[in-house]
Order: sequence, then structure tokens, then C-alpha cells
Amino acid sequence: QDSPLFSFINSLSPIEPLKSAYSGNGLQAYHQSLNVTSVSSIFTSPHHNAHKESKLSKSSFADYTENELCMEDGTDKNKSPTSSTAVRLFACTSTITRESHTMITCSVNEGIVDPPKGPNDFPQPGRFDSGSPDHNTAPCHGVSVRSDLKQDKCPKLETVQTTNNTVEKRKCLFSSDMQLQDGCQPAKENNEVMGCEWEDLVSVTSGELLAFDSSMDQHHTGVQLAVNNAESCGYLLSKLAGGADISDRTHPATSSQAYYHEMVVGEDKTENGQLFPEDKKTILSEEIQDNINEENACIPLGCKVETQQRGVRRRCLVFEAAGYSHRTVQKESVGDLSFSTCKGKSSAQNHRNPGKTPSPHVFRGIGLHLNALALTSKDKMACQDPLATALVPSLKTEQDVHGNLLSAGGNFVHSGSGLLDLQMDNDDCSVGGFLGNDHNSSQSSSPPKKRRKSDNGDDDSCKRCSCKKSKCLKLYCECFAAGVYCSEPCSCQGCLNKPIHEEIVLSTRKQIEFRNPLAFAPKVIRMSEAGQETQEDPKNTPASARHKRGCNCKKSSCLKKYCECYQGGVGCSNNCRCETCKNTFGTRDVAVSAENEEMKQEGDQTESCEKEKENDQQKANVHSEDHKLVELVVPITPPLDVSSCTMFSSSLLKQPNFSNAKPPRPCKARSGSSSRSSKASETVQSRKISKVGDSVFIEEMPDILREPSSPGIVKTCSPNGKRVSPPHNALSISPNRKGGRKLILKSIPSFPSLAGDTNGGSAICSSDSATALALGPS
DNA sequence: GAGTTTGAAACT
DNA sequence: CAGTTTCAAACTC
Ligand SMILES: [Zn+2]
Ligand SMILES: [Zn+2]
Ligand SMILES: [Zn+2]
Ligand SMILES: [Zn+2]
Ligand SMILES: [Zn+2]
Ligand SMILES: [Zn+2]
Repeated sequence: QDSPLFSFINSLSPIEPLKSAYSGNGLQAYHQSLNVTSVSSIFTSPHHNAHKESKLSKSSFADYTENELCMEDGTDKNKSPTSSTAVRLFACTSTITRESHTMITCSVNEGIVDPPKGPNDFPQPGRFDSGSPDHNTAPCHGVSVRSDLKQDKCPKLETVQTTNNTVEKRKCLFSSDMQLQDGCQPAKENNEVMGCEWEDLVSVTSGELLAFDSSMDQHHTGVQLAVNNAESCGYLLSKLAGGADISDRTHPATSSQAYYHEMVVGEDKTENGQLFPEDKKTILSEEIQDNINEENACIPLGCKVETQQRGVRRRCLVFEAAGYSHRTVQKESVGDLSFSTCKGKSSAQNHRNPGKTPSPHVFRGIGLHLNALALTSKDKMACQDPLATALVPSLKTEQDVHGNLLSAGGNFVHSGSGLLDLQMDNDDCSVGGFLGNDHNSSQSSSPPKKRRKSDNGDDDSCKRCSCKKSKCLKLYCECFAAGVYCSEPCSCQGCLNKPIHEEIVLSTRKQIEFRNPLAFAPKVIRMSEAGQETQEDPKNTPASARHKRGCNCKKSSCLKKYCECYQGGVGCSNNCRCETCKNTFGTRDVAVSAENEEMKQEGDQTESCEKEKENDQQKANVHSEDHKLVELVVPITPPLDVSSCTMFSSSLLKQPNFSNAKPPRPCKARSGSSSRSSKASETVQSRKISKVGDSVFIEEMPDILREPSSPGIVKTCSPNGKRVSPPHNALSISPNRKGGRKLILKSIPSFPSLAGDTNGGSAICSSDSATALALGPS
């Protein structure tokens, strides 16, 4: 048994020849061995098998073999339900891409994962089934289509490269897994400890997968599966290699995410790098958006999805993120729309798979995965889908788990993917613009339209870095920092942050990450919180977000983009060391703040403060309202300590990751973004604070994702980028504060946890090799 | 677009 | 960990 796995792994790098086809037999057998009856039943479901098989047959075979391997592994370890899923995934994957590697990995993971899940199995299966049947069929087609597309579009050369990449990726994945195993806590343990959580996770995953299926088609499903699988795989691997111990540590979730990322990333890269990119990317993005929108509805994917395999994967990734957005959207609903197209669409479409919808956002967001997951769960919950419901619980759990366990896993993932994604981002950027636009035009109706899309902006908007001495291999470079490769819009000199220098980029990234694990973690953490429950106000809960590391502003009073907090659209937290903080999104020491702030302003700092104040006021004058709001808010601000919250917020972490990836910011607000932001902000305002917070939050995420530019969240709003944007500020501010307070409580901390998670995740993701490093930390 | 300001990143 | 230098973005003009 083990031997097979090992062999499998070994073989991984090259492509393995698995032989068997993954046929149902394997699965069944597997199931039996596993014991998971319930699961088995689910998996067993003929439907799936049939579908899978059919799919598999269609697609690839090599993959299947892999599946077999997986199966075997699984059997060894036990697993079950998942296996079936995994199988599907594989099948899908295979078909979809050559990425079979990834698939393989996944399969492995799946095996592992499944077992633990046992309990969860039920849900999963159910979900699975629900989704799968219909979807499956469709997906298959989709897959085939994609293949065609790829072939057509991609030149042979590209294909070749891709393959190579894939292989490498595979390796990486493995390595990652390995690492994870080593570093990570064992799934088992977790399971035991958190049995519930674990289960939840699993279930969640399943749910997600299902959702994907429905919405996205097979591809998505495949992706999801892969993800799930990946997670499980990690265990397996660890077990196999290291033995149980490893598995114990690792978090399945984490592993999986990481993998997922990688896979996704890998694809993206390939596509991006090789293919082309933009067009496809754009398409993808669009598709994604569409999907997202549709997702809810369940849709479409096939066609759209087909277009780009990549897209699919991304979508998968997005999922998580999507969840986020979704949730928010849903909750907030309309208001959100303004944010991004997505929202609008979602609102329109939402129905079914709300969670998915968001995915597009996520997609851009990059880092969102983790968060997305969490959100997803919520979303799902919110969502009507049965799956969702089922998932919901699990989702939450997942979040917790992630946070707790894995933070690492989740986080890292993004990092790894980051680079890859980055490329995506570029596309995204543009896309981002379009997102709204495209979607709007075509799909949605939406709402808001986002504006113009493109019009404008996009083009310009997407400026990127203009590095001269860093070669774009240091954090000075926004592209690099965001985990993206430099692209056309960049005006950098001596740039090495390009796909062709992938090795260098990854190695450099690892180094930096090694020094500072949080380096690529999302800067801003958000909590979504769900709000749900929280409810303090009826409205919603706010979401809080804060800059992980806090700023150290001295002269900007945190009122300009010089301040990372402000730029990120979040208020300053206790982590900030700013002087004279006037961050419109919330000042530091809020709680204390009211009094303190006043004190400070008038008293101590008067000096600098005064000046600043004056300046601010001046601006304020312009914006006077804003300031006022802010002030008001300030008092409100509660005293939370973020710290406590933060750590915890593992879930947040996830998001951040994505966010981290952020954008290359590039885009300025200019057209699109600005409009967006403004809209968003407006919306927010109108809505109200509590929501506002969320909305803002959402905005941020999306923005980030979407546009690189937005980074600041646009918030900033100011289209020109000039400094202040009063109105916006005001709007945003209010939300923040309100949200901030509440949110803060929850989210704030993200920092550490995120970092940890992120790091780990990123490491893993990022590069295989690099990843390894990452694992350790968390 | 050039030049200044700014605070993070990098370095010591 | 603090202090300094380097850096590129944010901002100004
Ligand atoms: Zn650069
Ligand atoms: Zn660049
Ligand atoms: Zn560059
Ligand atoms: Zn600041
Ligand atoms: Zn700050
Ligand atoms: Zn501040």
C-alpha cells in the first residue's frame, strides 16, 4: 500500500502511469475498505460513478490511473466518501487539463482526507450527488470543450511547457504536502480534537465542491474536489511518508488549500504565461464573474467555463473567496452590488449558489481563498441551496478549523498561488474592470454597473509598478509584493518578476518569506463575520478589517495613502504606531480613543497634530462631513482589543491572503475603480453604517482582487488618487468605524494568525520548494 | 512629467 | 531590536 503511494509520488514528478482507470471499481473497493458506509453509499451512488467514469473515460486516463493510486492509498488509510469525490475530481481534472498532476496529488489527499471525514461523508455525498449528477454530465462536456479550446488556442509549444509546469507543480505539490505533513499538525489529531470541525471542514468542502459543480460545471467541481483532495492528500502523504504523525499535524484543509492554489496557479501560469493571456484571462475573469453571478443560479458554466480551464480552476479558488463576497453580498444584498459587478450580478442571480457567485471576486482577490472558504460557508448557509445549508455548518467549522489549525494551510496557499495568480491579476485587473462591465453588460444587469468599465479605465487604470532598482524582486515592488508577475502596464526596469524568471521569482519570494513569513500575507484582515449572528444591529454585522502590521505614520496622520491602513481602507488598530492618527476608517485606540484622541489632539501632540489636524481639517473642510462622521464614529469605537480577536481570526487570515495578493494596485481608481469605489462608498453610506462596514469590506476585497488598483481600497476613492477623497472617506469612514468597532473586535487580530497561516500556506503554495519552508512556521 | 514627500522594506 | 538607508509609491506642482 504504502509502496504504491510512494511509488506514485515518486512517479509523480514524471507523469505517472497509473494504470487503472480509476474506475469505479477502485472507488468502490476503496470505499468498502474504508468502512465509511455512509460515505460509501454516497459515493457509491451510481450516478457519480457513472458520471465520473464517463468523464474519466472521456478525459484522461493517466489521471485515472492516478486515481487508482489514490484509491489505493485511500484504502490503505481509509477514506471513503471523499474518494469518490476525489475520483471525480480527478476525472474532471484530467479531462480538463493536463494538470493531471495536480489531480493526482489531490487524489492522494482525498484518500487521506476522506477517512477523517467519515462523519462528514454523509453530507458530502449528498451534496455531491445533488450536484454531481446534473453537473457531471455537463462538466464532462465542458471539459472536453476546454481541451479543445486549449489545443486550438494554445500552441503546441505552450502545451509542452504547460506540461512541464504541471509536472513541476506536481512535484511542488507533493513537496508541499510532504512539508505539510512534517510541519503540520496531524489531521487526525485535529480530527480528534476538533472532530467536529474537521468534519465540518470536510463537509464544507464537499459542499463547496457541489456548489461548484452546480455552478461551475465539472471543472469547478473538479477543482474543488482537487482542493478537497489535496487536503486529504496531505494527510495521506504525510501518513505514507512520515507516517501517521505527520498526518496528524497537517491540517487537511490547509493542505488542500495549498494544493488547490498550486493547481490553480499552475494552470493560470501556464495559461497566462504561455497562452495568452489577456484574452483568455479576460475571458476567464468574465466567465468567472459570470459564473459567479450565475453560480448562484447554477449555471452556466459549461460554456463559459469551458473556455478556460484556467478559469475553472480559478473559479474554484475563487470559491472560497466567492463565498465571502457572496455572503456579504447576500447579507447586504443590494447595496453591495454597487461594489462590484459581482455583487450586482450576484444579487440578480444569486439564487442558487450564492456562494459561488462571489468566486469571481475571489478570483481576483487571490488571497481570498481562505477567507472565501469561511465566507463560503456562510454564504452557503445563507444560500438556499441545500448543499449550502448542509455546508454551512461545516463551513463555519472550517473557518474555525482553519483558523485554529491551519491557519497555516489556508494562508499559505494563497501565497504560493500568489505569483501565479498575480498574472491572473493582471488579467484580472483589466478584467476587474470588466468584471463589472462585462458582466454588467452581458449579464447583469445590473445594477450598478460598474461602471464603465472599462472604459476607462481599465486601460489606464491598471498601472503597475515602476521599479528601477529592485528588479521587482523585493517587496518594494507592488507587483512582487502582491504575488503577481509584472506585466505590460508595469514600467519597471530590469524586471525579473516575470514568468520567464519564475524560478528566480519563487526563490526570492521564498527567501523573503523565510525572513518574514508575513511578508506576503494579506495586509488587511477582515472579518467578516458574519454577521450573522452578530447582529447587533439588525443589520448586520460589521466586518472589521485592520491592517495586520499596522502603520507607522508620522506625517500623514493616516489620512493619505502613504498610510497602509488608509490605503487598505481600514482603520488603524492597536498594532499601529502612528502618530496623530486620523485615519478616516477608524483611528487607533479607538476605544480609548475617544478620550485619548481628543487628548492627543489637543494635548500632547498638539504640535504635530495640530499641523496635521490643520491639514486634515483643511481637507476635511472640503470633506468636512466626512471628518465629522469620523469623529462621531470615533467615539463610538469600542475598545476592543483586536489582539484577542485577531489571532483567532484565522478565517480572516484567509481572506487577507487573497487580499494580500492584492493588487497590484495599479489601477488606480481612475475610471473604473474610482467609479466603483465611489459607488460603493455611496452605497455604503446609504445603507448604513453597520452594513457599510461590510460593504466596505467587501469592496475592499473585491477591489483588491479586481483591481489591483484599488488597493487602497479605493477607498480612496479618489479617482485621481489624490489624496483625500472626502466624500468617500466619509462614507467609508462611517462604515469602518461602526464596523470597525464591532468588526474590529472580531477581526482585528488577523494579523498574527493570518501571517502564520498565510505563511505556511503561501510557502506551500508558492513554491513547492519554498513552500516547505513556510510550513514550518505556522 | 519632474520633483517632493512619505513610510515601508531592506540593511546594518 | 533599533537605527539607518534604500526604495517606490503617493502626492504635489
Ligand atoms: Zn516592480
Ligand atoms: Zn510590475
Ligand atoms: Zn517589474
Ligand atoms: Zn497610518
Ligand atoms: Zn494604521
Ligand atoms: Zn493611524
